[in-house]
Amino acid sequence: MLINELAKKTGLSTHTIRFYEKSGLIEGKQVPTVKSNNYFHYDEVTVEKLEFISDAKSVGFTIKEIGQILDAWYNNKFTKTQKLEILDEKLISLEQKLKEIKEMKKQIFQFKEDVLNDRC
Amino acid sequence: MLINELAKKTGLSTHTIRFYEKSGLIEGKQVPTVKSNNYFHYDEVTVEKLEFISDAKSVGFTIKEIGQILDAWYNNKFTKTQKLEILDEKLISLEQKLKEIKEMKKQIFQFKEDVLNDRC
DNA sequence: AACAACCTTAGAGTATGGTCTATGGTTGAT
DNA sequence: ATCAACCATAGACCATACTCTAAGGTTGTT
Repeated sequence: MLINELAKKTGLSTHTIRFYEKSGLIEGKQVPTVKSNNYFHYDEVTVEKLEFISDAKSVGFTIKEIGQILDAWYNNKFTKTQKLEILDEKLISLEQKLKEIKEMKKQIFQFKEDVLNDRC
Repeated sequence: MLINELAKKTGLSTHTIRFYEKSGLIEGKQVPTVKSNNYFHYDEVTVEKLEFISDAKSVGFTIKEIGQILDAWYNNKFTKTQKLEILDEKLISLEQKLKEIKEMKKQIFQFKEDVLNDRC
């Protein structure tokens, strides 16, 4: 599929998709048999990747981190062991985030208490 | 205390503290009895606020959101009811973040499975 | 008095993650 | 053939959240 269809499928703008492509998160392919244009073609894996990127962004991963995860998942840059290491690292950082959010919930409950009891 | 001491106590730079002050998150006071300088003085509540700001930033709240929370907690801009509304809203967004992070953990566990079984 | 070590404001510069515009070429239906 | 609707690249522009520099004033110790 071409970039417009990809945009429609993922809900991202073509601008954003191109930005992710330039950032190395996804990759389209030019079909060498067609010489009259230089259009990039994208597959279903790219759709999956873009969906993952959106999710990963909302949990606070940076573009760089997301790149690492995608490379660890769908690329041969790394050995199996390296891939597992990267993924485990991200799992640890997610655990950390969970902890921080739970702390923040407690903190805000405390603020509510303070408000209710006119302590501020 | 003056800004330098505040910086040491909180681990933030004076630049960052001034940035937060300009952004309306904290507020120092100039002592009117002293006319020879225009130094700002900060109290313990400001230390607490800055610690909260650091925590709130790491769970992904923006400066604007943090401002709202601090105003809901320690300010008379809002009625009690409004304050509780704001805080509840933030609790909901924290719940959402928790959910997203748990989903992401599952996703990454799946990636690990894929790597282990050479499915990518 | 002089010096380091503070303080202030104003504004420039940086990194991240987009978002948009300009320019020019391609495709497909009429 | 022409016209809307696509495609590509390059680069300008934007918001957020800092981070740093410049210029000038104050304080406290020697």
